[in-house]
Amino acid sequence: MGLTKTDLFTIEQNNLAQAFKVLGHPARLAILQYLSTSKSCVTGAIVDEIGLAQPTISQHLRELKSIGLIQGTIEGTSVCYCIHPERWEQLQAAIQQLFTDHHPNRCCN
Amino acid sequence: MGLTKTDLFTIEQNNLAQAFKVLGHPARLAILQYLSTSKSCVTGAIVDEIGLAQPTISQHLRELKSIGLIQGTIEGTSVCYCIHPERWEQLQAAIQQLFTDHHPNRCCN
DNA sequence: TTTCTTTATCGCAATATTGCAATCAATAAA
DNA sequence: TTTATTGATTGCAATATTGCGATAAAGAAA
Repeated sequence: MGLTKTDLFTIEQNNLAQAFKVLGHPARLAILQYLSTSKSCVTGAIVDEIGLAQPTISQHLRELKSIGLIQGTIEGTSVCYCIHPERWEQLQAAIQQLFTDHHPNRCCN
Repeated sequence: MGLTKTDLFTIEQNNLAQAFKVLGHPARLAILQYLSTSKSCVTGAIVDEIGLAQPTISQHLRELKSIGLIQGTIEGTSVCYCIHPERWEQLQAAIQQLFTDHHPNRCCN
């Protein structure tokens, strides 16, 4: 039905899945990588860098904001976006835990 | 149009985004966590554990297989699924690199 | 053989996502 | 004031995802 049955899962699973979902688009990865390395982070520069239309970039920025991964500060008519350092590290830790929790079993070998 | 413009991005960005996308559903996270900790990994056990219908679980397993994160071995009429250790570690490394590549700038502060 | 068990696939309905043109809101410049 | 400039929002079309009932495929059991 296109509708995820979130009630079957834990808050942690739903939250982490939501973060992964936001990361699961190349444009949003490209935006994050651009913000990671670039000096300038005004929206216009991101639009020029990525090559999608301005409303599309604006929507992707909103989704990155929705999980707290970036923040925007208004500067006159333009908006400066940056990675939110605490959330960035917190998400990194949560993902790392998912991967390190794996203890291989011999069931398939 | 519901269609991602993959040609605007690098192979690496598209591949990593695809992996994130697959991880971006709580049922698939739950399956991975179950496979990480459980001794048994036959499909039926996963269906019982998660609480979604069997065709739905089968589809989620197929998506996890599509990025190589799990493998299935046929055992009579049942199928045993396990995490693919090399791919697991390779994806972990790729994600870790994304996060550690971040060098905070002062643009928004 | 028939029947049961297990899993995959098909086909559908409901919902979500992607992308953009048009427009709006707000500040800056003239 | 008027006019640019910048970015967010709206509304839409095209496509993708989610979930499941029905069914198919294949081996096991009787």
